Amino acid sequence: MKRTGFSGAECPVARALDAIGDWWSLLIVRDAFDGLRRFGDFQKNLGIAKGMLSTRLHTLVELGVLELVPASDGSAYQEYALTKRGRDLFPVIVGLRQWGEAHLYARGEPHSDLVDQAGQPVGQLLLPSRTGRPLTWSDTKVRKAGARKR
Amino acid sequence: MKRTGFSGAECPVARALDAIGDWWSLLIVRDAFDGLRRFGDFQKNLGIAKGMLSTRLHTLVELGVLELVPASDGSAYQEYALTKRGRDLFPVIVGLRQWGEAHLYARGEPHSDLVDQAGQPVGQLLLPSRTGRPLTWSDTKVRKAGARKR
DNA sequence: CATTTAAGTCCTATAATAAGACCAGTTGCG
DNA sequence: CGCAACTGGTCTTATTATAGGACTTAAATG
Repeated sequence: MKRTGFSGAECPVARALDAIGDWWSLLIVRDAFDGLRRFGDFQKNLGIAKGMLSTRLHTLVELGVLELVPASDGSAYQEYALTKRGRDLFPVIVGLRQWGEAHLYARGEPHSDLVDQAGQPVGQLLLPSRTGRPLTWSDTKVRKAGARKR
Repeated sequence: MKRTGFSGAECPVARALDAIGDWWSLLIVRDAFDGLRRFGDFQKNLGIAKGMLSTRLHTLVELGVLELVPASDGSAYQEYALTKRGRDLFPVIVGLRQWGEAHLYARGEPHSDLVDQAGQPVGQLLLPSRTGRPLTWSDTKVRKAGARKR
């Protein structure tokens, strides 16, 4: 029996996890954001079994998250690059990063940082209301599908 | 051989996925944000095997993402509630939601929506610079651990 | 040109998840 | 109050997902 699927879910969170929620996918996306492009680079950086990596890369290409492009150094090889759809996963990756930074390191324990081009730390992810006011989880609720504008 | 672990990673994304990246965890967190609290509610809503749910709930409690509290209706049962640490996963869930909404539904296909208390749609997640300027993925880079302030 | 590297494919073993039987405690109703 | 239904699990087995590594072909390198 396959793992339970959520590809038909009305909840976008569930659909997203159905698409990219299996082990390795988001780590690959993270590496792609970090600039990795070659099969071997992903494989070495992640320490992942090559068969698994191959399967995952194929899935991400089919999903339109990654695309195969000619190697940037002019060789005969191909590389994997994030598509627009893949780059739109940036807030997900940043969300995971900021949660991890806040909660999974001891005080003073070193971890990588996300910085802007000037090397300055970035701010915290923010969910604005329609008018720009910052919202927290308690300011929001999920409206089920079918409860559209009345 | 167990699934590759990233609990010692210097990358917060990898640590976060190590903690909450296995199948079911984020779906449970999503449901907790939606207000589910009872074992049976999670189980019925997710269609998950009870043994699996039990395992996941235990792990999330040990991680400090959920806590066990007396049932809110005064019965002898207990409920699962998000902790502060759990609620800090809100941007991750919203990131997944917004990516899913943007990329995984056909035009006009119904899905649930995140709205503010007035029922208005919320804006898009935003990563500000230190000074408040909105950043995109191309405005940022990851600085490896050990490359701290010079 | 020979050797090394790169990008996989493919197979087997182990771990993770699905499915469901079973059990003890609690609740609600007649 | 007794009993049926509900609740919150525990536990076992079967199937799928991931780990590990051998092997192959093409390309790059010295």
